Amino acid sequence: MTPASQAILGLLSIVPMSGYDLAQAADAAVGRFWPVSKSQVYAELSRLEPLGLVQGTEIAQERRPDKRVFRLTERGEAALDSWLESDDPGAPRFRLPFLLKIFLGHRTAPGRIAAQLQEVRARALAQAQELEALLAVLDHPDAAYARLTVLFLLRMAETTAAWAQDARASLPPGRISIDPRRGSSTVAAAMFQAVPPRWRGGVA
Amino acid sequence: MTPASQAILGLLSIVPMSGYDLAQAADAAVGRFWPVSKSQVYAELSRLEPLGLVQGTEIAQERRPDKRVFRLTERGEAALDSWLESDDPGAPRFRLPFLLKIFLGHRTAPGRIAAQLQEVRARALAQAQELEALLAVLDHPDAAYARLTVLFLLRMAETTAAWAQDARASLPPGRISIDPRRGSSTVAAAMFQAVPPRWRGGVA
DNA sequence: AAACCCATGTAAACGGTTACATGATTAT
DNA sequence: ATAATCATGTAACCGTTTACATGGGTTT
Repeated sequence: MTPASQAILGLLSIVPMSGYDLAQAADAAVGRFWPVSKSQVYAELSRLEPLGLVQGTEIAQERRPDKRVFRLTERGEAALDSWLESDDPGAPRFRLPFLLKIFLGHRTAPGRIAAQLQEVRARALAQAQELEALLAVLDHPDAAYARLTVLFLLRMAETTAAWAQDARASLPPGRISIDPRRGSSTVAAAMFQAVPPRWRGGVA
Repeated sequence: MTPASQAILGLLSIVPMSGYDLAQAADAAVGRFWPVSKSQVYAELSRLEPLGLVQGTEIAQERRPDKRVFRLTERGEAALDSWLESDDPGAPRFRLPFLLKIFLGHRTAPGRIAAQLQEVRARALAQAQELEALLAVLDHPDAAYARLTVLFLLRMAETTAAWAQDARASLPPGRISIDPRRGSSTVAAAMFQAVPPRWRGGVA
């Protein structure tokens, strides 16, 4: 059970689909917090089928290329449910390039940092709008759980926008001096030592 | 310039360090939003040195194994700054297992979802506490930018906790029926079609 | 005496992305 | 005419993780 197969089995548990449809559904429905690429979908399906977790049925079409529609087998359902039912939320993985840039803010002119924060805010606000539109569309009892995930992302986007604004307002007025090129790197070293190790684990 | 090298060059721009110290500094300072493993540190260093971006100097030690302390070269500083100064915040990458579980909530008894949300909330709160302690420690003008990143993570943790609470309160009372095993998967299909494609891009 | 810290790496596997390839049909 | 859609895949590469390996010194 790789991360990609969890998503694929999960989506197939909602509706049987072809690889092509799966790739699109993954992108649309879970791509924001669980990316699955097209190639991976096909690769996973040809791995999962001999394992007996999914089963494809060839569907002949006239005006479209034939396709193979995959459904979960009983073993597939069992595998999915056994993962879903563990109470471990799993370790979230993040990679936020803009945070690294901020962290290294001492190297850049304060004006640039402000500009970057503004860009972060702009993108977060744009995304929040998108997500709000989505929320409206998902106003159906059957979409209750999907709506919760969108709501989570919306709150994150809003929080990001608010943080960027506050951060921009609290920016130090000039360059700070931890750059070793301008002396006193002892304080900088203290910055690392201050931070306790064993910092790993999830944000969420 | 791989993601890992950006982090490594950035950390070396603060203080020259050995690979060993780098690995720990990476973990402590940026590991939450920019994971870099120990092996990767050593691999990157031996890749970056022949490129002329960093330069190691052997330091003999008596009571400890000898070590090689790496510092940025001028070309290394240039490479780092050219990345830092682009206004593109970069595409954030997420993988949040618990959100996929929520998304697939229809397969699980509502009670279990509630339990999982509570676990999510508990972890988020625990992390928020850790981060608050860190914030206190980083109360020094030289750590202004580091503090901003911690503040971001803190807000995220708080928002996560709040969302989990709200979500738990708004959970549908019984199983919802989009499971194809109990009919009416047409509504489920609509869930996907409703979500517009081209959903990719960053949350932040 | 055992466990951990310092210090440096190697090897193998893994998960994932990007680009490439093909070809019919339908919409602009 | 051109572009996009439907449909399925392959190949190569990339970045990352995990486990293994070694060995002296320090702390408990």
